[in-house]
Amino acid sequence: MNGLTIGKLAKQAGLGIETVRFYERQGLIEPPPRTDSNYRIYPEEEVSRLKFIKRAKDLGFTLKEIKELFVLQHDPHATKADIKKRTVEKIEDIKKKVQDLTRIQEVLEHLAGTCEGHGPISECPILDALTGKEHGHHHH
Amino acid sequence: MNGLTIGKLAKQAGLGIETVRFYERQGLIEPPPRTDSNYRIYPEEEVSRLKFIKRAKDLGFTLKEIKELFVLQHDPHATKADIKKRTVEKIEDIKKKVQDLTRIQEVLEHLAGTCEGHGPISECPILDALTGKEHGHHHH
DNA sequence: CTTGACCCTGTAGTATAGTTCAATGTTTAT
DNA sequence: ATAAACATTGAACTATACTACAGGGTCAAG
Repeated sequence: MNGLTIGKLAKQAGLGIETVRFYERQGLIEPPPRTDSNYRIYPEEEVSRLKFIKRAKDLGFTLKEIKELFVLQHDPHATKADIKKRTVEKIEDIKKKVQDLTRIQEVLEHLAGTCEGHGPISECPILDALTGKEHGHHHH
Repeated sequence: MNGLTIGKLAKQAGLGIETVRFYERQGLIEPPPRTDSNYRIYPEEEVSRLKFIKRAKDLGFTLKEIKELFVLQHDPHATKADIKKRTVEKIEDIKKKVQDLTRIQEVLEHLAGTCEGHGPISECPILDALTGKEHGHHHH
């Protein structure tokens, strides 16, 4: 009842089979046990690990960064403080990213709202804002 | 003399010289005028363009995506409607990114808050949560 | 017992985003 | 005037993150 072949695992996680094997080669997931016929058999929990990798990756974390946390997990000398430190660092990264994205979003929303959607491009203010000529003001 | 050499431009934008030339090859920046001795000379405004590229890239936009907006700016057939359409699409992208990041941030903050930062790693709740074993959520 | 879907290893190729290098020319400072 | 610092080109090289074979083995249905 328990155990997924690589194809089932990949499908449930929304990845390709080759990506799963790639992650194994990269040390992001543990080499799973094998059947007599040398097939990889994964526990169900591997799905959420892969989903986490996928989500973190989509948010701009590199595989290396993701791996660091997993590696830390298996380091007998790592302490809670180590994990907490990295976590707090990541939170700071994320906060900065969110701020930057929110600023761009606000500019875009303001401009999409004021642009009637017709006329020549030379009058469209979006690209001026994007290229750094900040003459609009920032509301909150 | 008005204008920046490639080295000065790169330094002000926080990029390498080669990266600036690479962006020119990729069509992200306009080939600038040259001196008699074939040196590129850039207007000051190029700094903010490069800084924008840098920021957008850090936020997970590809060079291709960044280029699209710049290309559109110089396309005489592009209309405000084109820009608006793309702008609205980008806003949706950004909203999704912000949501995902905020969710991860909340999880990490909660975990950082519940972790006192000392003791053995085996008791750290952060990694359990990251690897899918939801804290306080027994599903067997 | 064959067919097709799945799995294995290993290697090679792709796309993105640069970086380094060689060989040479130009500008600036002493 | 000469050396350091900076510029030029083109091509090769790197890292990240896959993706696609080639050439085989395994498994479940008909």
